[in-house]
Amino acid sequence: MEGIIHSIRGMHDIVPEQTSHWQLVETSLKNILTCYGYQEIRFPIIEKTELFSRSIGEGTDIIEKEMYTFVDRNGDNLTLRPEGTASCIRAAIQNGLLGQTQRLWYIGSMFRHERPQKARYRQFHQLGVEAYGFSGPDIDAEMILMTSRLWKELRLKSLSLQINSLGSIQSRLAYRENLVSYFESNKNALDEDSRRRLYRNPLRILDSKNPDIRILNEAAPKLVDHLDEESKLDFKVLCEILDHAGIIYNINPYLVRGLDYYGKTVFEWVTDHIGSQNTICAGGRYNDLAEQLGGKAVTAMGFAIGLDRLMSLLDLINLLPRISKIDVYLVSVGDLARRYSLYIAENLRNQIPGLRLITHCGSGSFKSQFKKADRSGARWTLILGNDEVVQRVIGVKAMDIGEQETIPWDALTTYLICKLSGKTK
RNA sequence: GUGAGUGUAGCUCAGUAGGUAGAGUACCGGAUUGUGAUUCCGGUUGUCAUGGGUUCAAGCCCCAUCACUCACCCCA
Repeated sequence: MEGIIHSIRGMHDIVPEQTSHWQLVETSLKNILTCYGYQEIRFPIIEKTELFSRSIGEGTDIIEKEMYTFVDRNGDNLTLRPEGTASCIRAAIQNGLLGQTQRLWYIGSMFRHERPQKARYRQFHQLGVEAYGFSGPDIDAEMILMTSRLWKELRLKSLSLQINSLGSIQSRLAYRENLVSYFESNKNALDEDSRRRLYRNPLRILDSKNPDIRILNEAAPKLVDHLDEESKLDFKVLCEILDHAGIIYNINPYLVRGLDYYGKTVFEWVTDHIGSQNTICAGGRYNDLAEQLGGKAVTAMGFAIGLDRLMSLLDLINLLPRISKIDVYLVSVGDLARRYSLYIAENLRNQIPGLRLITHCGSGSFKSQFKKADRSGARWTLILGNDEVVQRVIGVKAMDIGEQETIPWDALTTYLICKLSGKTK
C-alpha cells in the first residue's frame, strides 16, 4: 500500500452505495422542514476563529483543543467550522435577516479534531435548524414536534426525548454558586474529571457517566428549584404542548448541554443502539448569542441532527430500504447495433422523462453484458443485435421472470411506459 | 489528549508447534459462435500495514511507526 495516499484520519468517503441512502434521508428531512416553513441558508465552511471562540465558550473542549485552526496567507486566524449555530447567526446579522422572524436550516460538514470513534468523526455532517425572533416556548415546542415528525417519517422508533430548562443566565449563575459549594463540601468524592470541571463548568458534572458521581448528583441542589419565574412558566407551557401532542418525554434535570450559549429550553434525542455516542439530535435556546456577537438582541432557538449517527442508526436497525437503481439496461452486440444503441437510448430519454436507463458501453460479450444488466438491478434488459437493427425491432427481457418479447422500434416507447407504470399490456 | 483491541486477495476471513500463503465471495473465460440471477469446469488476484530485530528459517516471536476499531474525555 506504499505510495497510496489515504484520507485524513477521522475523515471518511461516502461511497455510492451509501450516498443513495443519504440522499433519500436528506430528501425526507428537507421536505418536512419545507412544510414547516423553514428555508435553507448556506454559509462558508471557514470563519474567523474569533466567531467560534466568542460564541461556543472559551472553556469548552471544542475551543480549547478540537478546532482546525490555521493562519492563512493574509495572517488571518481562521477555523474550519466546528458547528453551524455561530456561523448561521453571523450570516443572519450580516445579511440583515434579524429585522423579522426567521426559520432557517442548513446542512453540511463540520470539523472537530477529536479521537475518532463509533459515530464520531473529525469531519462529520449536521443538519442544523435555527429560528430567530421567537421568544418561545411555542417555537421550542414546534421544533420538538417537527423532529418527532422527522423520526416518524423515517419509521424510527428507537429514540427517546430528554428535555430540561437551564433557566436564564442570572438564575443559572445563582444555581452555579450553590452547586459549586455543594461539590466543594464533597470534594473528596469527586473524580479527577469532575474536579477539573468544578470551577470551569460545574454544571457538566451533572451529566457525568461515573456511577459514583451520579449518586453524588442525586443529593445535589436541583436546577429546577433555582429557575426564574419566566423560565419556569415557559417550561411548563412547553411540557403542556408536548403532552397535548402525545409526545413522550423525560424531564432530565441532569441534561445541561455542553456549549456555553444555551439557556432555558434544552433537549436531546438519544438512542441506545449505536454505542457510546448516543445523541442523534440536540439543541436548545440561546437568546443572548446574537448580542454577544455584536448584533442586536434576538431570541433564538435551534437544534442539530448528527447525520452520520442518524445514518448509522438507520442502517443498524435495518430501516434503509433497498433502492432500485435502474429501470432498463440496454445491451448491444455487433458493430451496427452498437452504433444504434445510443441513438435508441437517447430517443427513449426524450420520450420518457425520468427513465433510468444504462446503455452498455465498452466491450463485452453478450454473456458479460447480461451479467452487468443483472447486477445493475434493471427490471428490463433491452437487447439489440445486428439482426434487430435490420428488422427495426428490439428484444425486451423481463429480468425477474425471464420472459422476452420482440418489440418494433416505433412501439417501444409505449410498451415501456406501460411496463413502468405497472400496467399489463 | 488517555486506555484497550485489530491490521493476511477488491470484500469477509482461515493460517495448526516459526518451515516461504489458503477458502468463500467478487472478477474474467468456457460448458451455451446472441441471453443474467441457479449449476458445472478453468483462470487471475497478495511487498501477509510499514520499518527494524531475533532465527538456518518469521504471516506467526520482539521493538518502533502508521492506520483502523472500541471505550474514556467531549459532543451531533
